[in-house]
Amino acid sequence: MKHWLFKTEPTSYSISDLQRDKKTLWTGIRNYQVRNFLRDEVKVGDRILIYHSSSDEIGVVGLAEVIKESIPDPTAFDKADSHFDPKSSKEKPTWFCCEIKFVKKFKNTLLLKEIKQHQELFEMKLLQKGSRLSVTPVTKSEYVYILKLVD
DNA sequence: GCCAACGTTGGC
DNA sequence: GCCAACGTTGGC
Repeated sequence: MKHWLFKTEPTSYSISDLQRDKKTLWTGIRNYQVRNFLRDEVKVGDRILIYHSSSDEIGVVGLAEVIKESIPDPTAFDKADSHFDPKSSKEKPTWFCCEIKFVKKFKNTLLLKEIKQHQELFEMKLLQKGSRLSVTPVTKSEYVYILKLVD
């Protein structure tokens, strides 16, 4: 089982939206590195830290779990969708997504500025200079440590 | 709103 | 294949 951090802007889709929906397709990824993660490495049962970016409270807000892996991203085939990509076909899809289910919303957001204060988390991909990927792998020890912090 | 750090595009 | 111009991300 792997662990991941998924970024989202809460104004477009928040942990509360996921809690309400119970599950959702994580679509709209248009970055090749992240595409490769979603196509090849994100597996059913993997645990996900949900992260709110560009908001009042920047940080990890809750947990989710992968329930379907490596799905061709349907928004790439939808002309009406802002993520439509004419180069992606159903026979040979360019973009992939996964389905995730809500697991937990933390009582308090683990703020980015708090994450930065823990030496155990210094190596997180999230904190690497220039790292802008909206899906990043998280090590098991980082994951366990974060869960301990939000207890 | 600013801007650093990328990623993508397209002319050559 | 190079690289300038442009677009995007995301913290501050």
